[in-house]
Amino acid sequence: MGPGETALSQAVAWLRSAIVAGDLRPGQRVIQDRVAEGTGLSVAPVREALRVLEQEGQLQYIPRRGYFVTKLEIADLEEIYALRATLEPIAIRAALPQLDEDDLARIRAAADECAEAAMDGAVSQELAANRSFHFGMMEAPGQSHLLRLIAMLWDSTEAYRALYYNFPDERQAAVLAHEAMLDAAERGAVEELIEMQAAHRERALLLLRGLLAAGDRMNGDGK
Amino acid sequence: MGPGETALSQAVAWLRSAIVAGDLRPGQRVIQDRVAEGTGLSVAPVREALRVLEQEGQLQYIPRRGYFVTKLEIADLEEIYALRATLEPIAIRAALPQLDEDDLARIRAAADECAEAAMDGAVSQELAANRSFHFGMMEAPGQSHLLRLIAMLWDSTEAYRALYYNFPDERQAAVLAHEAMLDAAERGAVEELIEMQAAHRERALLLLRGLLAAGDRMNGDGK
DNA sequence: CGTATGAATATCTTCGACAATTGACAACCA
DNA sequence: TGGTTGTCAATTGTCGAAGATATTCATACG
Repeated sequence: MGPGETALSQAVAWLRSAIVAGDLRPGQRVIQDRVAEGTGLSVAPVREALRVLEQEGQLQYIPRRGYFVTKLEIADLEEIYALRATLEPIAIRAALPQLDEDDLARIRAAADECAEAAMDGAVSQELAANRSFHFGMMEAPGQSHLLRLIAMLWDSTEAYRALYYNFPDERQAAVLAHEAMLDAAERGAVEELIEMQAAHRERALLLLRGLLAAGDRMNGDGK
Repeated sequence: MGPGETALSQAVAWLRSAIVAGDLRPGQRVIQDRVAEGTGLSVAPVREALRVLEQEGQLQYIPRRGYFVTKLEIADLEEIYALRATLEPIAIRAALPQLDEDDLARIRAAADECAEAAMDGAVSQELAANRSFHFGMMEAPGQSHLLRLIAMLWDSTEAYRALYYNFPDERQAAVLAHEAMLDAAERGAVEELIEMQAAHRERALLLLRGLLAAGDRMNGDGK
C-alpha cells in the first residue's frame, strides 16, 4: 500500500468502479459484508467508504436499513445540470485566462487519454480522463470551494454518465467535442468554449432523459 | 436512544456543538479518543462522524495524521460568500412565490426563536434557528440539490459564524434584519428580500474580515 | 552549536466478535 | 379467509483490542 493509500481509499475505489461498471445499479441495495468480501477488507473501512459516497450523493442511507445506490429522477438530473450551467461558466471565466502551457498540455493529455479510452471501450478510464479534461479548464487558485461544489454535482451523476458512455456513438461525439473545446481553450476563446460546454451538457441531458424514460418504461411494464 | 438516533448522530451532534461553542477552534487538531471519551462512545462511530464533518468542509483530514478544524483564510470566506450570493437568490426566487401560510408561520417561529436566543446569549440555539429561518425561505420542491450545495456552504463557515455571534450587538442587528426580511417575504417582495440578504451577508463578511485580521495579528505577535 | 539518529510515545487504522434492529415468513386465531 | 403475532435469518451498529504509522524528545555526532 503506497503512502496515503489506506483501506478506506481502496474501499472507495472499489465502490466507485462498481458503480461505474454497472455492478451497482441505481436503486440497488449495497450490503456492507458483500463489499467487505469483495475488497478483502473488514467492514470498518467499508462503512467509512459508504459514508463518503453518501455525502457525495452517490449513495443514500437509511439508519438501520443500509445504503442504496442513489436513484435520480429526470427532474434531479435537470436540476443538477442547471446548477452546473450556473457554476461552471464562473469557474471557466476565472481559470481559462490563467492557464499556462503546462496546464494546457495536461488538458491535452487528458483529451488524448479520453480518445484512447473511447476507442478501447474502457468506460471507467474514459470517465476519469473526461473528468480531468473538464476540471483542468476550471481549476484555478482561489476557487477551491466553487470546484468542490462542481465536483459534488459531477459525483452525483457519475452512475448515469457511466450509463450513456456505453454507447460508442456518444463516446465518439464526446471526443470530437473535446477537440473543439481544446482548440477554443488554446485560442483563449472563453465565451465560445462556454457555449460548447453548454451544448455538451445539453446533449448529455437529452440522452439521459431518453435513457431514464426507457428505464422507467421497463420498470413499469416488464415486471 | 430514540428511533433513528444512532451513536453516529450523537457523535456528530457533539462535534457540532463543540465547534459552535468554540471548544474546537479553527486549525485545532481533533483527537478521536478525546471525542470518544467526551461522548462516551467508542472510536468507530466517532470516526464516521468525523468523516461526515469532513465532507461538510468543517474538518480537514490528512491520512494517518488525523482531523483538524478547517481554518479558513479571508479569501476562502470571500469565495464562499460570493457563491452564496450566486446561489441563494436562485433558491429564493423559486421558493418564495410558493410559500403558503404554514411555511410563513414556520419562518416566523424561527425568527422568534432566533430573537429569544439572541437575548439569552444562547449562541448555538441562535445559529440553529437562524439557519431554519434562512432555509425556510429557500426550500421548495425541485431544488433539493441546490439546497444541498447551499447547506454545504453554510456548514463550511459554521465555526466562523459562531465566532461573531458572540457579539451581542451583532445578534441584535441580525434580529432586526430578520424582522425586515420576514416582512418582505410576507409581502412577496422577492427582489427586495434578496437585496436585504445580500446586505446581511456583506455585513457578516465585513465583520469576519475584521475578526480574522485580528486573529492573524494575534498569531503573528502574541506567540 | 546545529543536525542527524533512534527509541518511546501518542495517535490513527483496522480487525473480529458481539449486540441490536429490521424484514420476511410461518403459525396461529377469529 | 384475513389479519395478527411470534420467530428467525440477515444485516446493520458498536465495541475493545491489536497492529501500523507519525511525532516527539533525548542523545550522539560532526
